[in-house]
Amino acid sequence: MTGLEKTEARKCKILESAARIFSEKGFQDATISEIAKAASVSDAFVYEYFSTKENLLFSIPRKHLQQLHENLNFHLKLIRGAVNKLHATLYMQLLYYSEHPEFTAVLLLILKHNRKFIDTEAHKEIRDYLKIVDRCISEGAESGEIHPDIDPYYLRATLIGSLEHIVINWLLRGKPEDLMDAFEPMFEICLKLIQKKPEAYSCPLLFQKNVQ
Amino acid sequence: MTGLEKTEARKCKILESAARIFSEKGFQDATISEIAKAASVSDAFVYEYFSTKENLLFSIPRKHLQQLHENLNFHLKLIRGAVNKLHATLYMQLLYYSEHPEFTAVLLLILKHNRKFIDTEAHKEIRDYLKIVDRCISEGAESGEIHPDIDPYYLRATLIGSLEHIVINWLLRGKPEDLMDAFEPMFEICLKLIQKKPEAYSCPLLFQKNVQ
Amino acid sequence: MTGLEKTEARKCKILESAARIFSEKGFQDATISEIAKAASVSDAFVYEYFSTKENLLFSIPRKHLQQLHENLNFHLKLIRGAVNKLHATLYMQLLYYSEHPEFTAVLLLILKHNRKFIDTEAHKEIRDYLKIVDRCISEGAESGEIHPDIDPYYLRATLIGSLEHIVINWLLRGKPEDLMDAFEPMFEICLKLIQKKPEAYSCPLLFQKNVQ
Amino acid sequence: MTGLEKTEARKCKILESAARIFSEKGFQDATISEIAKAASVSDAFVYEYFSTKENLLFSIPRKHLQQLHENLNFHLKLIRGAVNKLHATLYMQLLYYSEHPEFTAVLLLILKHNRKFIDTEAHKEIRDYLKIVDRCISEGAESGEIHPDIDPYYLRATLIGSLEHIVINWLLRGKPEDLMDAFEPMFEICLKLIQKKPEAYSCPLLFQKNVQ
DNA sequence: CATGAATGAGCCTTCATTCAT
DNA sequence: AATGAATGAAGGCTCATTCAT
Repeated sequence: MTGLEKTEARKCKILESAARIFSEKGFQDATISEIAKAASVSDAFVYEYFSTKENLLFSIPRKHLQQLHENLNFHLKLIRGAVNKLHATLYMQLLYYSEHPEFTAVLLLILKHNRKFIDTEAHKEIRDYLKIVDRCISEGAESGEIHPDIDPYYLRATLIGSLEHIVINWLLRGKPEDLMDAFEPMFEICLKLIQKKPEAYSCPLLFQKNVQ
Repeated sequence: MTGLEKTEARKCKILESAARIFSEKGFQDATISEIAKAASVSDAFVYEYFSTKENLLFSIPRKHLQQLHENLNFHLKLIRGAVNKLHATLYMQLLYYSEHPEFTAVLLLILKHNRKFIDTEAHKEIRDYLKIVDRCISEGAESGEIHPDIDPYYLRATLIGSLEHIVINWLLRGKPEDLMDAFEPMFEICLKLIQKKPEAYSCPLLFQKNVQ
Repeated sequence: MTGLEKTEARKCKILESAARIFSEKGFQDATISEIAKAASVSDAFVYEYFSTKENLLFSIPRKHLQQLHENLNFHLKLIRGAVNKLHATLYMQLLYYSEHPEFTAVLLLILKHNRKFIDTEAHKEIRDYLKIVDRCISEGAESGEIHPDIDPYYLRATLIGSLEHIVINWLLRGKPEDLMDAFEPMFEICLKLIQKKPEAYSCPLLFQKNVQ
Repeated sequence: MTGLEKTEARKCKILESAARIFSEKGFQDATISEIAKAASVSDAFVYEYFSTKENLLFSIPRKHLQQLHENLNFHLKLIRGAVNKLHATLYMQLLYYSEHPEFTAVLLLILKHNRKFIDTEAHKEIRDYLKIVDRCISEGAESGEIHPDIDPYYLRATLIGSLEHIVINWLLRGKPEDLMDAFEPMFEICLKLIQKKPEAYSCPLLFQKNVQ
């Protein structure tokens, strides 16, 4: 491992430790010392990469958002149909959340309600990510898969809002035990929003169980 | 004004000041001194009623939830039809939020994501409040207004999740300027979830624009 | 002792402890903890009266300058003759320094060379104090006691500069052991500056511009 | 440029950067990193030549004092008369200060009031430098140019004290804009101290304007 | 010779909380 | 009942300094 790689690995470890400890204790109750110790570095070393404690917090999402973004861009190319794309998008998002509960807790329990975070570069990346959902919706509206009367802004709000609501319940109350169990019933409800008419499905949804 | 009333008024004033200041600065950045000064009482007096700063925070929702609860109980008796009741419930909730933005910010930006708050009596009141929604849903399912295939738990998650998502956007980003503008488009989407079939409406929705 | 008096006494004690410790260790090497301990108060109590460590430092001179100022104003009324007043002024200043070596060290070793201190209210008081010297000089020039050709600004600079030079030597090198021993020889030299002694001039000074 | 010369040049550059930054920010607020960066060397390299930050500070005067010393020794040989020598000495000192304001600020605002500096080799060089003034004074006393009643120690204190007082005012308050403007009025005052009798001048002052 | 990387040590400052009055 | 006074406890952050390479 070269010096650069080692350095990068340590930076990454700090971010992981920070995510874990922030997710457990919240921002204020977590201490830099604790995070540094968990990452096996000195307190001062944390400040080599992150100018302040808050900056450390705000730096947690970047890598995750990039990864999620890349995954999505890759898979969406393979999928045809707006609803299918929407399905895949939400599925991957939920899957990513379920596989990274600490990042998810930081994102949904701490960052999303932080007034300063909104003005951050990291928040811009979140908004960019949401544009993927927007594109699916507008594509669906154009193709006729999604009923054109539905206001796309509020449709997105409903999709994201309900998904996050479920994830937050999972984080805080442990229900459902396996987050992915929530996907199907949730998306089924979303489908009712989207579907123009039941008989209109030109291509069956992947997750539909009984299509005839 | 009796001594008791005066005392009660001061307690109330502390809670209002706390709500305002917590909503502006967040829990950690707000100080007891600041809240006490805003309520025109001494720091020490705050501790007469609230054992800790956190207890003060957790005490904010009670009065609001009771009021909202009472309002709802009163109005729901006058309304017939599960969907109408649901409509009224969500409308009143949104109205209450829009009229009490400071309480709303405390509730949705601070309390709802606080792990300790969940074990609180105040949180139980929130869950009780949600039972009203649940009852509407089950009533609708039984009466046939709501499609029986819809999972009631996820339906509620979608309704509450999307509503709160919109409210949080309003709090953090000021969109829409008037929160109530969001109600109709949001509920219209919810209706699509609920409606069994358009022709099935035995009794028309109060707010449906084009009923034939 | 009333509460107010006790409070004032503690504030005073903090200032004395600060003067002592700052004078021994310098500003940066002194710690608030040390000063608080020396004054038998908690660290936090120091901040009740002094917003920052620097503010504490800058607050040290006030009381001393007021006292010196009052003393001077009182005595100068009793004294006639500009040179006598000048003598008294410098004598009292030196005496005050010799009796308050810790304040003197703070003033002459720390504050006088601090760029921020110059913009302070306390520094204004120092300048006010110097005006007393200026008034003596101008009075002497008018009355004829002081040779009118002498530039008053540079005369003051010489008087104050030499006095402070001696005091600093006393502070840093302990010479002379008793600071007041320095007064007479120093003032004798100053007298040579001041004295017109018209009759003594057997021949005019080279630099005198207008003789006779 | 040989390796040695290059090394020496870098050392010199560090000292210059240190003088500049110490003079601007004071000792404590300046950082080694900042100085190293200004000198285009690494932090660690500073420690090749200067064992500690304080040692770096104390190393600043050496070169300057040597240069001033050499200049003086060279010129004083050419000058006859104790008062003329004194004049030249003070003039050159002030000139050097005016041409090296950063060094001057370090010397007069930081070092001269530092208790540790007194025990330094560098401080010894300052005292050696002052011996030149002492020699001028004793020469003047012997030759009769300076009144023998004047205490030489306090005469020197007055000369140096007033000169430094003026320089410090120039550094801190920018008055006078051109430091050398202060020389003539200041020295004129000093002459009044020194002159035994006008007719005693065996040799005329260099800068006498109108001698007859 | 030169330095990038790493850190130990320590201080100012803040406040929630207490308690004598 | 009400509070002014007082503080214990804690944490973010900074750098001078070191050392492996």
